[in-house]
Amino acid sequence: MANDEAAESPRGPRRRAAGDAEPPPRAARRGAARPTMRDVAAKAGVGIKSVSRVVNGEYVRPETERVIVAAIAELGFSRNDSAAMLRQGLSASVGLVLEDIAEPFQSTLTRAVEAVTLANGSILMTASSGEDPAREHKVVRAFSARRVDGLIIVPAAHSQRYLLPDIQAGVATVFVDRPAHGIDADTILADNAGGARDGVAHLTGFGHRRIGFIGDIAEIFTATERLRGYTEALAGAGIAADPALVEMERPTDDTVGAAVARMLSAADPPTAFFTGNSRITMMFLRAVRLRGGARPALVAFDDFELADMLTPGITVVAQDAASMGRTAAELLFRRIGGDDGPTQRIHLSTRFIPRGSGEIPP
Amino acid sequence: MANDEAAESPRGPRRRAAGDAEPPPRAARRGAARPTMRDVAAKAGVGIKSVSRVVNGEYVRPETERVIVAAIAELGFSRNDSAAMLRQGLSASVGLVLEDIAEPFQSTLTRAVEAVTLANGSILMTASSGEDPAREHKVVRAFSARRVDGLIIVPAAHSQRYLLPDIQAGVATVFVDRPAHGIDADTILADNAGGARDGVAHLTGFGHRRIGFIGDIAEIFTATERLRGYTEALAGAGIAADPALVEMERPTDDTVGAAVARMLSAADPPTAFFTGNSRITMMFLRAVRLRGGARPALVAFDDFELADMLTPGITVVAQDAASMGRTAAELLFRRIGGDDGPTQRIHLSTRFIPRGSGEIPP
DNA sequence: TTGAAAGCGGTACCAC
DNA sequence: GTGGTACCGCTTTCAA
Repeated sequence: MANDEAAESPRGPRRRAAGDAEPPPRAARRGAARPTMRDVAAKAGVGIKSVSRVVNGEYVRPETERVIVAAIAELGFSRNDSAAMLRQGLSASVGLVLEDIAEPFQSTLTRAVEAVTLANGSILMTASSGEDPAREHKVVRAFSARRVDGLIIVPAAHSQRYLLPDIQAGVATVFVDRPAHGIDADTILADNAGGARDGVAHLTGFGHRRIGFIGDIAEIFTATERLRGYTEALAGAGIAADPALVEMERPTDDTVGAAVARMLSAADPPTAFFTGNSRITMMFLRAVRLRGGARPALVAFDDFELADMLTPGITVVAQDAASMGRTAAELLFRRIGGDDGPTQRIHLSTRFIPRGSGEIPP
Repeated sequence: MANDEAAESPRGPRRRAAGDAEPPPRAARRGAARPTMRDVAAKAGVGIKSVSRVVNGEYVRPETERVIVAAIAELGFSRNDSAAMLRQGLSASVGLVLEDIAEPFQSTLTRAVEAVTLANGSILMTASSGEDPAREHKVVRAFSARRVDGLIIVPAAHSQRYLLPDIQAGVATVFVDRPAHGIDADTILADNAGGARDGVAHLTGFGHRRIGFIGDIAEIFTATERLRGYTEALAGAGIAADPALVEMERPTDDTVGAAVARMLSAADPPTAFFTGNSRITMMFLRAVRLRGGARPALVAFDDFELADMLTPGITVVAQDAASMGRTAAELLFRRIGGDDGPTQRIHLSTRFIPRGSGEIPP
């Protein structure tokens, strides 16, 4: 009965009670402060818990419900989920840390993760590390401080030990594309070595004996794995590896161009190339074009749009970014759901797609 | 003094006090419940507020600080930001709603938004609507319920009126790439009509009089605007528009292929084409390639990787996704910071890049 | 069925 | 300098 009158907010002035002078740095636009369950309860003349019940679809007397629903509509109330989750001790959100979300492989992976996340009723937070360990650490800390239920990470090349406390505290964590360093955790990887081996074997099968390899820096797991596949394929064909045919630098148009020029103008030039990822492939194509002359055979790791439209089409070892993202996210939610089975390391196979560039004879 | 002993958590059993039987659907892995400031305060034998001070870098006596820092380290405490933000009435997070994050234009835009967001100390949440209004509405509601400080939206084609309550409640909102329907809000757009006009004028300048236009469905703002530019350019060159040369369907390889075939096999076939976005351009290129024969001239809206590597290179009207994202995010944070100036509609100019395909004579 | 009160994990205000 | 206490907005417990 105490609530029959005083339909307006029963509380005293909220927010900024004192020193109302200058606008605060943030939250200045905050128009009429958002109505809360208390406001709704007051307006409806019921207890706050009944409002909560209605909002959560629990049972209340139909009549009471009517009044509350009306008050909710009138006030334009919408529950503050963050408050609810705080009380419940969960966040219904997961964080995704990539190296660069604008990179086709990773944005495709993101879409898949996003789909699974939303399907599980969670929200996805994303951040790019730019291959910078400090930045990775920083964004992971930010996610962790928000108490995300889980993390999916494309780790930069260094230790992920800083994650131990979080993992121990129950934050599900899955690594994608590259394994974590220094900790044991679920990991989804492409079959980098196998894919590269197949690709290079394809070239040796066509009779190539001198094959240039252009990869990324050795610190990057995938780069090293793909180099391993290359080396194994050569060994399998009884070809001695020649260090002069291997380039493992941070790729730029300049470094790739220089490497290509160096190899091709050597005494015993390669008749074919294997490029370590799509970014490198782009640079390689530009370099070869600029150079002119006959184009060497090429097999590239990573498929890319228009690979089939070039002349010749580019033969690739394709990895399935979407299924990598999906697999990672599904495993993550299984963990979040309570699956505490042994750590998994899942390898996704690659797909070899001949399109012409890899079928050029020596 | 009351706190000297009882160094362990002073509270009784937390969480799941009753019915401890089956694991809850979520939060099951939650190992040792995360330590709180209370735990730290207890262990350090100080008041909770002092812990808060240390965590927030405020001044406390060096000696006290030492003890607290030690306790924090020992317990592995990390502040629950969500709780802090709840109290402070803000969330330091913004939501980004796209149509498809895997699309190059949008993933590049995302990277820019992400960079600005992180620079402003906020977290970015992302979700794709898949061009589905219901889905868009749903994810926006989810973001809004989390009390994001702001929203950046690539709106699907329908009304965004549902956002009015949120905007009025102070959620900063910026639309990108397409304007919102039914509400007045900040909007960042490319100069779609102008860019298309320039592109088509380039073709008429080379003497083309029959130019095919392949766009997306008319419901999509950018599609209609680009068609407008096409029409204006024709008018400017004194060329009568021919409806038979305009295709505005939901693009698939089939529809685009059919349109191209239809136009090219007509009595008076086009000698040039203008394609409305990069996805369509890909389909167009595939269609023309399949068809064989001489390739008509082409100017495409949207730049794309390898456009310069095709033969001939593809002449494009490029829009700057990164600067669109940056501009949108910067405006958003200005709004969040309190800027309540009049609604802005910013047009970003496009850049015309001739590469060969647009310079083929009729 | 309903609601008062005690939390969730922090921060703000204000005495001590 | 430090700590008590009210409070952010919601859920949970439990008595009425």
